[in-house]
Amino acid sequence: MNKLNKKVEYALMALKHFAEGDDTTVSAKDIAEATHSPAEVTARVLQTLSSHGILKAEYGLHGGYRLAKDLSKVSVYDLMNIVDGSTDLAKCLSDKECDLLKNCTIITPVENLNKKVQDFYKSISIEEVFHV
Amino acid sequence: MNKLNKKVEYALMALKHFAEGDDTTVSAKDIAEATHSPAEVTARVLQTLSSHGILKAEYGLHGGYRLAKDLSKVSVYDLMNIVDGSTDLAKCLSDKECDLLKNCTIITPVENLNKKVQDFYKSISIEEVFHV
DNA sequence: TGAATGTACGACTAAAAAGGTCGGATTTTC
DNA sequence: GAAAATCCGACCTTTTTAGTCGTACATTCA
Repeated sequence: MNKLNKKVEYALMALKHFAEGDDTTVSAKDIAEATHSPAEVTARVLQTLSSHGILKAEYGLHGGYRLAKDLSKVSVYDLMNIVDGSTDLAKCLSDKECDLLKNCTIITPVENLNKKVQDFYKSISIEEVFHV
Repeated sequence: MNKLNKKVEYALMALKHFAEGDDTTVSAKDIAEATHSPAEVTARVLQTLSSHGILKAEYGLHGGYRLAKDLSKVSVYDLMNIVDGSTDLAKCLSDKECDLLKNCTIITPVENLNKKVQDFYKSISIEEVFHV
């Protein structure tokens, strides 16, 4: 429970690589090698980050990615949602499907806690995570 | 990712039941029925809560559980750790086993984020979750 | 123009975690 | 001693996660 998934970890490693390098384009393959991550998965994560404006993709022979957004403007909440799709504490909060239906006694408390957690994740930027 | 697991949900429902009732002992079976949760799993969760001092177990014919601790003194962090065993964001933080070993580029950032998250969960009491 | 390089996307398989069940032992009260 | 309840370990099923494969498309450059 409560674990980061691999895609988010790969995304963090990739972003760290970009943040620490000079502003040259880096291919998905190079990122995968530098971060010791599976190439295919890394490629997908980078594509997702690119489609959401965190990275900028450049085609062609010497193509690749580069940072497109200031990491102080990207929150942990943003990253999780972009890479993983959801940060909700329970499925019922997004899917509206719950086994308990009307019988659930804790929907309000869970919504309450969920909001607190999301606000918390929104308050932390990726830059802040890197610079301790 | 980032989902509460069922055991924690069952624990929350059980605690809510105790918090809202009068201070009589309630059997695991009754709790399971009241919360529409699987009896066996509920029984285990209650046992765990009992062994950690959140509930008090009473044996015998009319035995069961009752609250043993003020819920304003129990944090979400406590509950997650008691019921689920860990709140760490990554396995490597507790198990010391990591596929990347020395090659991990984000161990420090992850530790950093992990501490923030845990402090956050420590700052929220169960009572606070119930009373919006 | 076509070969090289890289992005983009869907389908599939394997591994891991979560959720739940079964059976039985122990403890206490009546 | 019987009944009611807590306690504990092992097992199975389902779901989620992680990773791979194959293929199509876009762009650059010789």
